[in-house]
This record gives sequence, C-alpha cells and structure tokens, in this order.
Amino acid sequence: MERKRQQRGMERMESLLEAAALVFAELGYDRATTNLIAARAGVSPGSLYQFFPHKAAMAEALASRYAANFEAVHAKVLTEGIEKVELGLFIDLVVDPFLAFHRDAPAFETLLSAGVMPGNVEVLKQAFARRLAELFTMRCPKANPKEMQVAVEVSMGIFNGLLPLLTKGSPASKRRAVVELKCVLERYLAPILDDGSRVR
Amino acid sequence: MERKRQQRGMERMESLLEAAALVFAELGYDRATTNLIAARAGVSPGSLYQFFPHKAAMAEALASRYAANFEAVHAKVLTEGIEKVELGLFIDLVVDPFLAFHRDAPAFETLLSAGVMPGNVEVLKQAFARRLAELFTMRCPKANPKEMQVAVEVSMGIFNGLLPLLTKGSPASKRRAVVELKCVLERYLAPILDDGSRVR
Amino acid sequence: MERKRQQRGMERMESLLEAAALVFAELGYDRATTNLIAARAGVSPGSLYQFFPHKAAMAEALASRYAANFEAVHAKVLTEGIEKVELGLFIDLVVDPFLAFHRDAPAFETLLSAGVMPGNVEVLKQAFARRLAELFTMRCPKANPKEMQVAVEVSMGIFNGLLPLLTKGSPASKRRAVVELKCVLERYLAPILDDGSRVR
Amino acid sequence: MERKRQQRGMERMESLLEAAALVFAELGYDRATTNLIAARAGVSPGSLYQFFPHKAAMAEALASRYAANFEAVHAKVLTEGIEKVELGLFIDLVVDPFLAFHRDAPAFETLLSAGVMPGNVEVLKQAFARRLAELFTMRCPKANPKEMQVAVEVSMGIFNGLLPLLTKGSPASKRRAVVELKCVLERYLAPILDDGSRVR
DNA sequence: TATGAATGAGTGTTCATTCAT
DNA sequence: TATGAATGAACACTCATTCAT
Repeated sequence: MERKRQQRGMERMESLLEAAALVFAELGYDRATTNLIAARAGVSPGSLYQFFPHKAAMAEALASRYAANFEAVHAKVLTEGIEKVELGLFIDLVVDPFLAFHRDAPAFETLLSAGVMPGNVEVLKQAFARRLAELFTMRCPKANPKEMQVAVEVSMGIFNGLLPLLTKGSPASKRRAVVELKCVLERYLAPILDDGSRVR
Repeated sequence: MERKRQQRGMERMESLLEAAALVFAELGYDRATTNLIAARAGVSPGSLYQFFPHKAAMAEALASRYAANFEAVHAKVLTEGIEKVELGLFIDLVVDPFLAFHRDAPAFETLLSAGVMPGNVEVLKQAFARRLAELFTMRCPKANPKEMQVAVEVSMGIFNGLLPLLTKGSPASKRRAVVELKCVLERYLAPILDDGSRVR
Repeated sequence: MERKRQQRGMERMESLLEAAALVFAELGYDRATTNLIAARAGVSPGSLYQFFPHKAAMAEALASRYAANFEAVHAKVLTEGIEKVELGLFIDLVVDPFLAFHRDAPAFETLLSAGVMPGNVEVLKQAFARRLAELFTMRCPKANPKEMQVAVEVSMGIFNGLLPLLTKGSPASKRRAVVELKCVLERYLAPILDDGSRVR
Repeated sequence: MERKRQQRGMERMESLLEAAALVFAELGYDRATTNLIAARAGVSPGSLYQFFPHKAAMAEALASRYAANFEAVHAKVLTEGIEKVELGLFIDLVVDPFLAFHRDAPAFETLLSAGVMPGNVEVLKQAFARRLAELFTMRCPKANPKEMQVAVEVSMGIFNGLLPLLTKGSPASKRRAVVELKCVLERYLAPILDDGSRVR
C-alpha cells in the first residue's frame, strides 16, 4: 500500500524527468515551460510541483540523474582495465560509451552547454570530469595530477564543442563527426597519455 | 546640425548594442529583457525601439557587427602571407587575433553557442567558418576542399568548446587555456595543414 | 466533480463575455483593455486568456453568441406565420423582438457599427441580414430576391442608424424613437412588402 | 513677414488636418496615430503639437471645420427657396449637396458615427441637425418645432445608417444606395413635410 | 494526493506627448 | 519656430507558481 504509492510517485517523477529532458532538448531551458513539460508527461502542472519545487529543480534533478548514470557508463571498461591498450583503442573505449550514453540522455547537451543555468547543474560537469580523470589516471597513473586535470578539462571542452556536430546533419556527417572527435582527442592526448610502451 | 543628430543616433545605437552585448553575455538571450538593456544603455524602453524593431534584431545586429569586424581581424596576417611559416606560428597567427577580438566582443560566446536563436545569428558562425577556411586554404592550397571544410568545422567546435575555459577562472588558468587551445588545434591540424616542407 | 469544473468554467466565460460586452459598449473595442475586462469580471488577466486566445476572440465570441441568440429572437413570429398580417403589425413583430434582444446585448451596437474590427464580427451582421431576409420573404414570397436583398440592407442601415436614438436620452424620447423607427421602416417597406391584399 | 509666418502656419495646419482626415477615415480615430498623421502631412510629430494640444483636438478641429463648411453646403438651395418644389426634388436638393460634401470630407463618416470620441465632435452633429432643421422649416414653416426636431434627428440617423452603403461596394451599388437613401427619406418625410399643396 | 483553473508579476512592444537642439 | 529623438506609462499577452477542490 505504502509501497504502491511510492512506486506511483517514482513513475510520475520518472515520466516528468523524461518529458523535461525532451522539452529542454527541444527548446532549451529558458523556452521550455513547466506546463508543456507537465503536459508531455501526461500530468497536471500542479502535480509537477509536488515533485519539484520549481523549474530549476528539474534541470538539477536531470543533471544529478545523468551524473548518477555516469557511474555505469564505463563499467566494463573500468573493470577490465585499459592501461595496456593502444591509445586509439583507449579513446574508443572512453568515447563510445559516452556517445551511447548521450543517445539516451536527450538533455545532456543542453545541460552541459547551458550558458546561464540555475542551481547545481554543475554536478553533471563534475561527474563527467571525475570520470574522465579516473579513466585517464587509470591509463597513465604516473602523470602529474595537475596536468591531468588540465587534460581532462580540455577534453571535456572538445567533447562539448563537437557535440552539435555529433547530433546535427546527415547520418554520414554524424559518423564523420565521431571519427573527428576521436581524432582530435587522440592527437591531443597522445603526448599526455601515451608513453610509447604500449602494444601497437 | 544634421551631423550632430546622426552622430547622437549612432552613439545611442552604439551604447544600446554595447548594453545588449553585456546583458546577453550575462544572462543569455532569453533572460535578457529589452527593458534591462535599455536601462543599461541609460535609455528608455521606447528609445530602444527607434533603433531595433524587436529584441531579436539586437542579437542579429550584434552578430552582423561581429561578423563585419571579423574582416579586419586577420588583416595583417592575410596580407603578409602565412603559407611558409611553421604550423605552431600559423596557429598563433590564427588564434591570437581571434582571442583579441573575443576580448572586445562580450556576446561573442553567447551568440556563437546560442541554442535557439531568432533570425540571422548564423552570419557570425558563417563569417567565422569562412575566415578559417580562407586561412587554412591559404596555408595549404592543395588540400581537398571537402576535407578542409570538415577541418574548419571541427576547429570551430574546438574553439567553441574551449571558450569557457578562456574566459573563466584565474588569469593563470586562462593563459594556460590559450596554450591548450593552440596545442589541440596544432596537433589536430598538423596532418592536415602540414606537409613537412616548411621551416622548422 | 468534472461537472462542477465545467460549470465553473462556463460561468467564468459567461462573466468574462458579460464584462467584455459592457466594456466594449462603454469604451468601444479599441479603448477596451483586456485587463479592465478581466477586472470587471472579477478575474485575473491571465484567466481571461484561458478562455480567449486574444482580445479579438472576445469580440468574435460575443458576435457569434449574439448571432446564435438571433435564432431564438423571432421564434414565435416565425412559427405563427406573419404573411397575412397588416404591415404595421408585421413591423411590430419584426422590430420588437430585435429591440428586446438589443436590451440584453450591451455590445450589440458596438459590434454592429464597428469601423475597424478584427476577425469574424461579420457573422453578426450576416445573421441579422439573414433573419431580416427570412422575415421579409415569408411575408412577401414573390418579391424579386435582388430587390429584397437591397431592402434588407437598407433596413439594417436604418436600424443601425437609429440605434443611438433608441438607447440615449430620456425614456420618453426612447419610446418615441421606437415609434419613429417603426414608422420609417413601415413607410419604406410598404411599397415593397405590401400588396394591398391584406387585412387592415 | 508676420503675414508670411501666419500663412505658413495656416498651410501646415491645413495639411495636418487633411492628413488627419485621411488617417481617421482609413483607420478610425483610435487606431490613427499622431505620428502617422504627422508623417502623412510631411511634418514632424513635434510640429503637430504646435497646432493641436493633443490628438483629440485634431478630431475636434476637423469636426469644427466640417461644421463650418456646412454653412456653404446648401448656399444655392437656401437662397433660391425650396418651399414650393415637389418633395422628391426637395430631397434631391437636400441630399445631393450633403453627398457632394461627403465626398470631400474623408473623415465625415468616422466623426459622425464615432462611438466613443473625445471632446466636442458633437458640433458636427449639431451643425448637421441645425442645417436639416433649417431646410425642413423652410419648406414647412408651420410644422410643430418639436416634431420637426424629431424628424431631423431621425433623418440624420437614416443618413448615418446608410452612409456605409454609400461608400462601400461597386459603383452600381453605390448609385443604388443613393436612390434608396432618398427613397427612405422621401417616404418618411412625406407626411411630415408634404401637405399636398405643391406642384407635382 | 492529483488536478487544472487561477494568479499576477513581468515581457516585448506601442504611441501620445515632450523637449533639447 | 520646426525638428525628431526621447520618454514612459500602458497595452496585450505569457508562464512559473499556487490553491481550492
């Protein structure tokens, strides 16, 4: 009984977040209206406010959820170990899961690049950075942490900057964009993560 | 007399665009209100509409103006010729003027990355792309145009993605960001623009 | 429950239309402000827009409603038949219901004489004309339709032109205006609708 | 010198009133903007306010001017005497000058039928009424003044109500409208103004 | 608890009027 | 005196948020 209620609540919240993600992706945060989100979720505007105190909270929740989902993103990679693979493969192992994730996270781009956003959308960026640092460090443990941090931020910037290319245009151009993204990262990271001792 | 009026008009328009640029940069296009822009320009809301038919027109005017100013950005470089310089220097010659430009164009970032924007804000992106293509082609005339186009778009994406790093944080980190931006571009572009025949 | 809501909605809409009618009648369409109408209806400006997409829609709705109410206006007369009555009585039977209707339709005059109006306020004029044609034709079926159409338009013009006399001034002068309206119509229509064969 | 200035002023005022008349006729009083009127008159908005303290004053001035011009409208008729002519001819002599006047007074209709108008636009109606009374009395001096007054007001209402028919539609329908207007008036006025003693 | 009608401050925009030149 | 840029109150309309049901 109590269970059921909680579950119903969870489902509602779920569909609200889903709707919010789609609307944010479509219109951007500012142009997205809470009424539209509620409607898209098949819920009344009032109900929305039982789960989120205000519009900004939806963006935050979405960011948190995306951040949380990040944990699973590189599960396989992280357990299998990637320290000995060739850089190109490493890049694949890092980027592909991100791209896969991106496909199911409609508002990812919006939340990441949001110029002016309310509240803690930062958590998403932070999770992103943390994961990247984790992966980079795993592959190259002896690197200077400060330098690694820079590499992480720059890599995120690159990812961010190329995201529009990855989602807009023809399938062919999108595929090409993936190639280019990896290429940019590989060339940029090679001197940082690659010490030449690995299998080629 | 007539002169004076025209000049006053120009000054007003100038200060309105300036205010608009600042407010757009601060709040983003959507959250920027025409009344705030007018107030920031020390002008009444009605006055704003003597110069711009609607809010969107300010963004467009700003974009056009930035695009127009682009023409001058690489004046020296373009006349002096850059086909024979080392790639690192080439990158400096390309990037530094952009950065200098960026410093005086507060809304540059906002207008470039604008998710949903009205009207012809595209002109800015286009001018950016055109200039980059021009510079790249000048240095490497025999390159495949299609490939060059891709390189241009990717370079713009990189620039775009790293812009936040260039403007936020400590002076030191900003300086570092410049170094990294150039580094990323150089490593990415080397195989494309560099055929090894140049002075090192 | 659902019922109640719908009824409340209907009531609100009703009171909004009523307020709109009064304000239109008082100030004319242009000078009527949506905020004033809302206030007069005891409602917030936002509420108004839950029922009408824009100001013009209120005028249209009012016109449609008036037009619809026209159907009932001559109910008795139309069923009882008026072909055999004396012209003076016919005029009474035509005019009196119009006047009765007019008393409960504050914006009737405004909507009818509206110089520049948005959208389909025409429906009201059309319903008016249709009804008049119906009545005229019923009484005088063999009349030339083209001529009948002219008679209808002229009669409407007369009605329209004398409306102010019917609503302004002392009760006595208003009563007199009714007499005159009927007199004008009777004298104008006699040669058209009267063939002398009727009971006197 | 002083003359010249005054004359220039008069000309300006003239062209302003002319422009105002056109704009009022086109858009109605409310939708007419002072800036548009000024522009149409080839004059600055500021200049307009040197001649008229506010928008309403233009309508008033126009009404006064129209009222003043009324004096001349029936000049010939009034001096020649119309007491002995047949009613149909009398109506022609009364109506035709009005229609001629109406052709050169673009805002006549707007000012006459103006639902809600500021200031003394009434003067126009009054002049109209006075003239009509004058003509009616001239033809039928022994009539009861009160009754005459009623006949005048009703006639004005008729005129007013049929004005739109006189100005809209095809030339043929406009000609027809004139015929109908006279017809309505003649039939209405016959028992009032006609005692049967006149030449037929 | 869920609803969706209601709210009202705030938005972009207009325009009668003023005033520095 | 004529100008037209400048003003700012007001308008139509929106939307995040609330609350009676």
